Amino acid sequence: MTEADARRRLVAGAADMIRRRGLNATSIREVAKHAATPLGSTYHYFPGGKQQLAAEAVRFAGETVGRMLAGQLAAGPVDGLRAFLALWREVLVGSEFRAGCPVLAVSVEEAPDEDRLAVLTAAAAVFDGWETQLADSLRDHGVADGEAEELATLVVAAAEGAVALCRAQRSTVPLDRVAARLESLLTAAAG
Amino acid sequence: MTEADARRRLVAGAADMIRRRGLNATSIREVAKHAATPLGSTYHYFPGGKQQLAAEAVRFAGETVGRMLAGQLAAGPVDGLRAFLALWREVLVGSEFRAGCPVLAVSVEEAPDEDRLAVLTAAAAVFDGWETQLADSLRDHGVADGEAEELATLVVAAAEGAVALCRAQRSTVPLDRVAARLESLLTAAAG
DNA sequence: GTCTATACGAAGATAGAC
DNA sequence: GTCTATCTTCGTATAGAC
Repeated sequence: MTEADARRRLVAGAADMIRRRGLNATSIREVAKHAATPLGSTYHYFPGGKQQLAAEAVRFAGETVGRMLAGQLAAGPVDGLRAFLALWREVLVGSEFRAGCPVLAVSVEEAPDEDRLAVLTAAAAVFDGWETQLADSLRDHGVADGEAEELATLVVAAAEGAVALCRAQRSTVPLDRVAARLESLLTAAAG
Repeated sequence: MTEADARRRLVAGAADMIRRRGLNATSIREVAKHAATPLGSTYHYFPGGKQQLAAEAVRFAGETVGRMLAGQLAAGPVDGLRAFLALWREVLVGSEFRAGCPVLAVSVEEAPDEDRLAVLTAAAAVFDGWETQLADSLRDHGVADGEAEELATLVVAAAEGAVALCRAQRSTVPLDRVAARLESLLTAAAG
Protein backbone atom coordinates (compact mmCIF):
# COMPACT_ATOMS: atom_id res chain seq x y z
CA MET A 1 0.00 0.00 0.00
CA THR A 2 2.72 2.44 -0.90
CA GLU A 3 0.36 3.93 -3.43
CA ALA A 4 -2.34 4.82 -0.90
CA ASP A 5 0.39 6.15 1.36
CA ALA A 6 1.85 8.46 -1.25
CA ARG A 7 -1.61 9.62 -2.15
CA ARG A 8 -2.38 10.44 1.46
CA ARG A 9 0.89 12.31 1.84
CA LEU A 10 0.05 14.39 -1.22
CA VAL A 11 -3.41 15.31 0.07
CA ALA A 12 -2.21 16.13 3.58
CA GLY A 13 0.74 18.11 2.23
CA ALA A 14 -1.51 20.06 -0.11
CA ALA A 15 -3.86 20.89 2.76
CA ASP A 16 -0.95 22.15 4.83
CA MET A 17 0.44 24.26 2.04
CA ILE A 18 -2.96 25.71 1.15
CA ARG A 19 -3.68 26.76 4.70
CA ARG A 20 -0.38 28.64 4.77
CA ARG A 21 -0.05 30.14 1.29
CA GLY A 22 -3.49 29.90 -0.20
CA LEU A 23 -4.52 27.91 -3.24
CA ASN A 24 -2.84 29.89 -6.00
CA ALA A 25 0.56 29.96 -4.33
CA THR A 26 0.43 26.22 -3.72
CA SER A 27 2.26 24.51 -6.56
CA ILE A 28 1.93 20.87 -7.46
CA ARG A 29 5.68 20.81 -7.89
CA GLU A 30 6.36 21.71 -4.30
CA VAL A 31 3.62 19.51 -2.89
CA ALA A 32 5.17 16.58 -4.75
CA LYS A 33 8.64 17.48 -3.55
CA HIS A 34 7.49 17.75 0.06
CA ALA A 35 5.77 14.36 -0.22
CA ALA A 36 8.90 12.85 -1.80
CA THR A 37 6.85 11.94 -4.87
CA PRO A 38 7.80 12.59 -8.50
CA LEU A 39 5.86 15.33 -10.21
CA GLY A 40 4.44 12.97 -12.82
CA SER A 41 2.97 10.73 -10.14
CA THR A 42 0.62 13.40 -8.90
CA TYR A 43 -1.10 13.37 -12.28
CA HIS A 44 -1.35 9.61 -12.02
CA TYR A 45 -3.05 9.83 -8.62
CA PHE A 46 -5.02 12.96 -9.50
CA PRO A 47 -5.90 13.01 -13.22
CA GLY A 48 -7.93 16.15 -12.58
CA GLY A 49 -4.69 17.97 -11.74
CA LYS A 50 -4.37 20.72 -9.21
CA GLN A 51 -8.08 21.31 -8.73
CA GLN A 52 -8.78 17.69 -7.90
CA LEU A 53 -5.92 17.62 -5.41
CA ALA A 54 -7.13 20.87 -3.86
CA ALA A 55 -10.71 19.65 -3.57
CA GLU A 56 -9.55 16.49 -1.83
CA ALA A 57 -7.32 18.53 0.48
CA VAL A 58 -10.30 20.67 1.48
CA ARG A 59 -12.44 17.60 2.16
CA PHE A 60 -9.57 16.01 4.09
CA ALA A 61 -9.25 19.06 6.36
CA GLY A 62 -13.02 19.21 6.75
CA GLU A 63 -13.25 15.61 7.85
CA THR A 64 -10.34 15.89 10.27
CA VAL A 65 -11.92 18.85 12.04
CA GLY A 66 -15.39 17.32 11.77
CA ARG A 67 -14.30 14.14 13.54
CA MET A 68 -12.76 16.10 16.39
CA LEU A 69 -15.87 18.27 16.60
CA ALA A 70 -18.20 15.28 16.74
CA GLY A 71 -16.24 13.84 19.64
CA GLN A 72 -16.30 17.01 21.70
CA LEU A 73 -19.92 17.87 20.91
CA ALA A 74 -20.92 14.67 22.70
CA ALA A 75 -20.20 16.56 25.93
CA GLY A 76 -22.45 19.43 24.83
CA PRO A 77 -22.41 22.42 22.46
CA VAL A 78 -20.26 24.62 24.67
CA ASP A 79 -17.58 21.92 24.88
CA GLY A 80 -17.72 21.58 21.11
CA LEU A 81 -17.30 25.33 20.72
CA ARG A 82 -14.32 25.36 23.08
CA ALA A 83 -12.63 22.52 21.23
CA PHE A 84 -13.31 24.12 17.84
CA LEU A 85 -11.74 27.42 18.87
CA ALA A 86 -8.88 25.71 20.72
CA LEU A 87 -8.02 23.81 17.56
CA TRP A 88 -7.65 26.98 15.53
CA ARG A 89 -5.69 28.57 18.33
CA GLU A 90 -3.21 25.71 18.22
CA VAL A 91 -2.85 25.95 14.45
CA LEU A 92 -2.09 29.66 14.77
CA VAL A 93 0.31 29.46 17.69
CA GLY A 94 1.98 26.27 16.47
CA SER A 95 2.77 27.89 13.13
CA GLU A 96 3.69 31.30 14.54
CA PHE A 97 0.59 32.68 12.81
CA ARG A 98 1.72 31.45 9.41
CA ALA A 99 -1.00 28.85 8.98
CA GLY A 100 -4.77 29.20 9.06
CA CYS A 101 -7.76 27.33 7.66
CA PRO A 102 -7.43 25.80 4.17
CA VAL A 103 -11.19 25.91 3.64
CA LEU A 104 -11.21 29.64 4.26
CA ALA A 105 -8.20 30.08 1.99
CA VAL A 106 -9.87 28.52 -1.06
CA SER A 107 -13.08 30.44 -0.37
CA VAL A 108 -11.52 33.86 -0.97
CA GLU A 109 -10.02 33.11 -4.38
CA GLU A 110 -12.19 33.44 -7.46
CA ALA A 111 -13.46 30.36 -9.25
CA PRO A 112 -13.59 31.21 -12.95
CA ASP A 113 -13.60 27.82 -14.64
CA GLU A 114 -15.52 24.68 -13.82
CA ASP A 115 -12.61 22.95 -12.15
CA ARG A 116 -12.16 25.66 -9.57
CA LEU A 117 -15.88 25.53 -8.92
CA ALA A 118 -15.42 21.98 -7.68
CA VAL A 119 -13.00 23.25 -5.03
CA LEU A 120 -15.43 25.94 -3.96
CA THR A 121 -18.25 23.43 -3.77
CA ALA A 122 -16.11 21.22 -1.55
CA ALA A 123 -15.46 24.19 0.72
CA ALA A 124 -19.17 24.99 0.92
CA ALA A 125 -19.91 21.40 1.91
CA VAL A 126 -17.28 21.49 4.67
CA PHE A 127 -18.63 24.72 6.14
CA ASP A 128 -22.14 23.36 5.94
CA GLY A 129 -21.07 20.16 7.68
CA TRP A 130 -19.54 21.99 10.62
CA GLU A 131 -22.60 24.23 10.93
CA THR A 132 -24.92 21.25 10.87
CA GLN A 133 -22.97 19.47 13.60
CA LEU A 134 -23.14 22.53 15.85
CA ALA A 135 -26.79 23.26 15.08
CA ASP A 136 -27.82 19.67 15.79
CA SER A 137 -26.07 19.78 19.13
CA LEU A 138 -27.77 23.06 20.03
CA ARG A 139 -31.17 21.67 19.10
CA ASP A 140 -30.47 18.60 21.22
CA HIS A 141 -29.96 20.96 24.12
CA GLY A 142 -33.25 22.74 23.74
CA VAL A 143 -32.43 25.59 21.40
CA ALA A 144 -35.15 26.41 18.87
CA ASP A 145 -34.52 25.49 15.22
CA GLY A 146 -34.01 28.96 13.80
CA GLU A 147 -31.87 30.18 16.65
CA ALA A 148 -29.73 27.04 16.55
CA GLU A 149 -28.98 27.54 12.85
CA GLU A 150 -28.16 31.20 13.31
CA LEU A 151 -25.86 30.50 16.25
CA ALA A 152 -24.08 27.68 14.43
CA THR A 153 -23.42 29.89 11.41
CA LEU A 154 -22.24 32.70 13.68
CA VAL A 155 -19.78 30.36 15.40
CA VAL A 156 -18.24 29.10 12.15
CA ALA A 157 -18.13 32.56 10.55
CA ALA A 158 -16.67 34.23 13.64
CA ALA A 159 -14.06 31.52 14.13
CA GLU A 160 -12.92 31.66 10.51
CA GLY A 161 -12.82 35.44 10.52
CA ALA A 162 -10.97 35.50 13.82
CA VAL A 163 -8.31 33.17 12.44
CA ALA A 164 -7.70 35.65 9.62
CA LEU A 165 -7.56 38.58 12.05
CA CYS A 166 -5.09 36.71 14.22
CA ARG A 167 -2.84 36.02 11.25
CA ALA A 168 -2.85 39.68 10.21
CA GLN A 169 -2.14 40.91 13.74
CA ARG A 170 0.16 38.01 14.67
CA SER A 171 -1.73 37.67 17.96
CA THR A 172 -4.38 35.42 19.48
CA VAL A 173 -6.26 38.37 20.94
CA PRO A 174 -9.01 38.41 18.26
CA LEU A 175 -9.69 34.70 18.71
CA ASP A 176 -9.71 35.00 22.49
CA ARG A 177 -12.17 37.89 22.41
CA VAL A 178 -14.43 36.04 20.02
CA ALA A 179 -14.20 32.96 22.24
CA ALA A 180 -15.35 34.92 25.29
CA ARG A 181 -18.41 36.32 23.52
CA LEU A 182 -19.41 33.10 21.79
CA GLU A 183 -19.08 31.06 24.95
CA SER A 184 -21.33 33.36 26.90
CA LEU A 185 -23.81 33.34 23.99
CA LEU A 186 -23.99 29.57 23.74
CA THR A 187 -24.08 29.13 27.50
CA ALA A 188 -27.05 31.47 27.71
CA ALA A 189 -28.86 29.67 24.89
CA ALA A 190 -28.11 26.05 25.75
CA GLY A 191 -26.42 26.27 29.14
CA MET B 1 -3.14 65.52 -12.79
CA THR B 2 -3.16 62.57 -15.14
CA GLU B 3 -0.45 61.05 -12.99
CA ALA B 4 -2.46 61.04 -9.77
CA ASP B 5 -5.40 59.73 -11.77
CA ALA B 6 -3.48 56.80 -13.20
CA ARG B 7 -2.07 56.05 -9.77
CA ARG B 8 -5.55 56.01 -8.25
CA ARG B 9 -6.85 53.76 -11.01
CA LEU B 10 -4.02 51.33 -10.35
CA VAL B 11 -4.70 51.21 -6.60
CA ALA B 12 -8.46 50.86 -7.02
CA GLY B 13 -8.03 48.25 -9.72
CA ALA B 14 -5.60 46.27 -7.59
CA ALA B 15 -8.03 46.35 -4.66
CA ASP B 16 -10.80 45.06 -6.89
CA MET B 17 -8.69 42.28 -8.32
CA ILE B 18 -7.37 41.24 -4.91
CA ARG B 19 -10.82 40.98 -3.41
CA ARG B 20 -11.82 38.67 -6.26
CA ARG B 21 -8.76 36.52 -6.90
CA GLY B 22 -6.59 37.00 -3.85
CA LEU B 23 -3.14 38.54 -3.73
CA ASN B 24 -1.09 35.86 -5.46
CA ALA B 25 -3.39 35.57 -8.45
CA THR B 26 -3.41 39.34 -8.91
CA SER B 27 -0.78 40.19 -11.50
CA ILE B 28 0.69 43.62 -12.05
CA ARG B 29 0.37 42.97 -15.76
CA GLU B 30 -3.38 42.66 -15.61
CA VAL B 31 -3.87 45.48 -13.14
CA ALA B 32 -1.96 47.75 -15.50
CA LYS B 33 -3.97 46.55 -18.47
CA HIS B 34 -7.27 47.09 -16.67
CA ALA B 35 -6.17 50.61 -15.69
CA ALA B 36 -5.07 51.32 -19.27
CA THR B 37 -1.57 52.00 -17.99
CA PRO B 38 1.67 50.61 -19.45
CA LEU B 39 3.32 47.95 -17.34
CA GLY B 40 6.49 50.00 -16.91
CA SER B 41 4.52 52.87 -15.41
CA THR B 42 3.43 50.85 -12.43
CA TYR B 43 7.06 50.53 -11.39
CA HIS B 44 7.40 54.27 -11.78
CA TYR B 45 4.45 54.92 -9.48
CA PHE B 46 5.23 52.01 -7.15
CA PRO B 47 9.00 51.43 -6.95
CA GLY B 48 8.35 48.81 -4.28
CA GLY B 49 6.61 46.69 -6.91
CA LYS B 50 3.68 44.43 -6.28
CA GLN B 51 3.89 44.52 -2.49
CA GLN B 52 3.75 48.29 -2.35
CA LEU B 53 0.79 48.37 -4.69
CA ALA B 54 -0.95 45.67 -2.65
CA ALA B 55 -0.33 47.47 0.65
CA GLU B 56 -1.79 50.66 -0.77
CA ALA B 57 -4.77 48.76 -2.14
CA VAL B 58 -5.45 47.33 1.31
CA ARG B 59 -5.24 50.75 2.93
CA PHE B 60 -7.45 52.20 0.18
CA ALA B 61 -10.14 49.61 0.84
CA GLY B 62 -9.79 50.12 4.58
CA GLU B 63 -10.28 53.86 4.31
CA THR B 64 -13.23 53.57 1.96
CA VAL B 65 -15.09 51.26 4.32
CA GLY B 66 -13.90 53.23 7.36
CA ARG B 67 -15.36 56.48 6.02
CA MET B 68 -18.71 54.85 5.39
CA LEU B 69 -18.63 53.27 8.82
CA ALA B 70 -17.85 56.56 10.54
CA GLY B 71 -20.82 58.19 8.86
CA GLN B 72 -23.28 55.50 9.87
CA LEU B 73 -21.94 55.08 13.40
CA ALA B 74 -22.99 58.67 14.06
CA ALA B 75 -26.54 57.31 14.28
CA GLY B 76 -25.47 54.66 16.79
CA PRO B 77 -23.63 51.33 16.90
CA VAL B 78 -26.53 49.25 15.61
CA ASP B 79 -26.85 51.50 12.56
CA GLY B 80 -23.13 51.16 11.99
CA LEU B 81 -23.40 47.39 12.20
CA ARG B 82 -26.28 47.33 9.73
CA ALA B 83 -24.38 49.50 7.25
CA PHE B 84 -21.22 47.43 7.63
CA LEU B 85 -23.04 44.18 6.89
CA ALA B 86 -25.13 45.74 4.12
CA LEU B 87 -21.96 46.87 2.39
CA TRP B 88 -20.53 43.37 2.27
CA ARG B 89 -23.88 42.04 1.15
CA GLU B 90 -23.84 44.43 -1.78
CA VAL B 91 -20.29 43.43 -2.72
CA LEU B 92 -21.31 39.78 -2.74
CA VAL B 93 -24.58 40.14 -4.61
CA GLY B 94 -23.24 42.76 -7.01
CA SER B 95 -20.42 40.45 -8.04
CA GLU B 96 -22.48 37.27 -8.07
CA PHE B 97 -20.41 36.09 -5.10
CA ARG B 98 -17.15 36.47 -7.00
CA ALA B 99 -15.80 39.32 -4.90
CA GLY B 100 -15.17 39.57 -1.18
CA CYS B 101 -12.93 41.59 1.13
CA PRO B 102 -9.40 42.39 -0.05
CA VAL B 103 -8.16 42.76 3.51
CA LEU B 104 -9.32 39.25 4.33
CA ALA B 105 -7.78 37.95 1.11
CA VAL B 106 -4.27 39.16 1.91
CA SER B 107 -4.58 37.91 5.50
CA VAL B 108 -4.85 34.25 4.50
CA GLU B 109 -1.73 34.11 2.34
CA GLU B 110 1.63 33.55 3.96
CA ALA B 111 4.09 36.41 4.35
CA PRO B 112 7.57 34.95 4.00
CA ASP B 113 9.71 37.92 3.10
CA GLU B 114 9.77 41.43 4.50
CA ASP B 115 7.85 42.96 1.62
CA ARG B 116 4.86 40.74 2.13
CA LEU B 117 4.99 41.53 5.82
CA ALA B 118 4.24 45.15 4.94
CA VAL B 119 1.01 44.05 3.29
CA LEU B 120 0.04 42.00 6.32
CA THR B 121 0.80 44.91 8.62
CA ALA B 122 -1.44 47.14 6.52
CA ALA B 123 -4.22 44.56 6.83
CA ALA B 124 -3.80 44.39 10.60
CA ALA B 125 -4.07 48.17 10.83
CA VAL B 126 -7.26 48.18 8.76
CA PHE B 127 -8.93 45.51 10.91
CA ASP B 128 -7.83 47.33 14.04
CA GLY B 129 -9.23 50.59 12.71
CA TRP B 130 -12.67 49.13 12.04
CA GLU B 131 -12.71 47.47 15.48
CA THR B 132 -11.74 50.72 17.16
CA GLN B 133 -14.49 52.65 15.41
CA LEU B 134 -17.09 50.11 16.53
CA ALA B 135 -15.74 49.82 20.07
CA ASP B 136 -15.69 53.58 20.53
CA SER B 137 -19.28 53.83 19.42
CA LEU B 138 -20.32 51.08 21.80
CA ARG B 139 -18.54 52.79 24.70
CA ASP B 140 -20.26 56.03 23.80
CA HIS B 141 -23.54 54.20 24.24
CA GLY B 142 -22.78 52.91 27.70
CA VAL B 143 -21.10 49.57 27.01
CA ALA B 144 -18.24 48.74 29.39
CA ASP B 145 -14.70 48.85 27.98
CA GLY B 146 -13.93 45.14 27.89
CA GLU B 147 -17.30 44.15 26.51
CA ALA B 148 -17.15 46.86 23.86
CA GLU B 149 -13.80 45.57 22.60
CA GLU B 150 -14.97 41.98 22.55
CA LEU B 151 -18.15 42.85 20.69
CA ALA B 152 -16.31 45.00 18.15
CA THR B 153 -13.87 42.19 17.40
CA LEU B 154 -16.73 39.70 17.14
CA VAL B 155 -18.52 41.91 14.63
CA VAL B 156 -15.49 42.30 12.36
CA ALA B 157 -14.49 38.62 12.60
CA ALA B 158 -18.02 37.34 12.03
CA ALA B 159 -18.60 39.69 9.10
CA GLU B 160 -15.34 38.71 7.41
CA GLY B 161 -15.94 35.02 8.01
CA ALA B 162 -19.52 35.28 6.78
CA VAL B 163 -18.36 36.89 3.54
CA ALA B 164 -16.12 33.87 2.93
CA LEU B 165 -18.94 31.45 3.75
CA CYS B 166 -21.26 33.28 1.37
CA ARG B 167 -18.71 33.07 -1.44
CA ALA B 168 -18.26 29.34 -0.93
CA GLN B 169 -22.00 28.68 -0.79
CA ARG B 170 -22.92 31.30 -3.38
CA SER B 171 -25.68 32.52 -1.08
CA THR B 172 -26.28 35.40 1.33
CA VAL B 173 -27.77 33.09 3.94
CA PRO B 174 -24.65 32.96 6.16
CA LEU B 175 -24.39 36.75 6.22
CA ASP B 176 -28.09 37.16 6.92
CA ARG B 177 -27.96 34.72 9.82
CA VAL B 178 -24.91 36.43 11.27
CA ALA B 179 -26.64 39.79 10.86
CA ALA B 180 -29.66 38.62 12.85
CA ARG B 181 -27.57 37.40 15.78
CA LEU B 182 -25.20 40.36 15.86
CA GLU B 183 -28.01 42.86 15.69
CA SER B 184 -29.81 41.34 18.63
CA LEU B 185 -26.50 41.21 20.54
CA LEU B 186 -25.65 44.86 19.98
CA THR B 187 -29.20 45.99 20.61
CA ALA B 188 -29.17 44.21 23.97
CA ALA B 189 -25.81 45.72 24.90
CA ALA B 190 -26.24 49.29 23.67
CA GLY B 191 -29.87 49.47 22.56
C1' DG C 1 9.91 61.26 -17.49
C1' DT C 2 7.06 57.34 -20.37
C1' DC C 3 6.64 53.29 -22.19
C1' DT C 4 8.15 49.12 -25.32
C1' DA C 5 10.62 45.13 -25.50
C1' DT C 6 12.86 41.68 -23.08
C1' DA C 7 15.25 38.91 -19.42
C1' DC C 8 14.62 35.33 -16.34
C1' DG C 9 12.25 32.13 -13.52
C1' DA C 10 8.41 29.18 -12.30
C1' DA C 11 3.88 27.60 -13.03
C1' DG C 12 0.55 23.54 -14.92
C1' DA C 13 0.48 19.92 -17.68
C1' DT C 14 2.08 16.04 -20.75
C1' DA C 15 4.89 12.88 -23.86
C1' DG C 16 7.55 9.31 -24.01
C1' DA C 17 11.56 6.69 -21.85
C1' DC C 18 12.11 2.91 -18.41
C1' DG D 1 2.54 1.41 -14.30
C1' DT D 2 6.44 5.18 -12.84
C1' DC D 3 8.91 8.88 -13.45
C1' DT D 4 12.15 12.18 -16.26
C1' DA D 5 12.49 15.65 -19.40
C1' DT D 6 10.17 19.08 -21.83
C1' DC D 7 6.37 22.24 -23.87
C1' DT D 8 3.90 26.34 -23.28
C1' DT D 9 2.33 30.13 -20.77
C1' DC D 10 2.56 33.65 -17.57
C1' DG D 11 4.65 35.86 -13.52
C1' DT D 12 7.89 40.00 -11.68
C1' DA D 13 11.01 43.04 -12.81
C1' DT D 14 14.13 45.95 -15.67
C1' DA D 15 16.96 48.02 -19.50
C1' DG D 16 17.04 51.14 -22.74
C1' DA D 17 14.48 53.55 -26.72
C1' DC D 18 11.57 57.80 -27.26
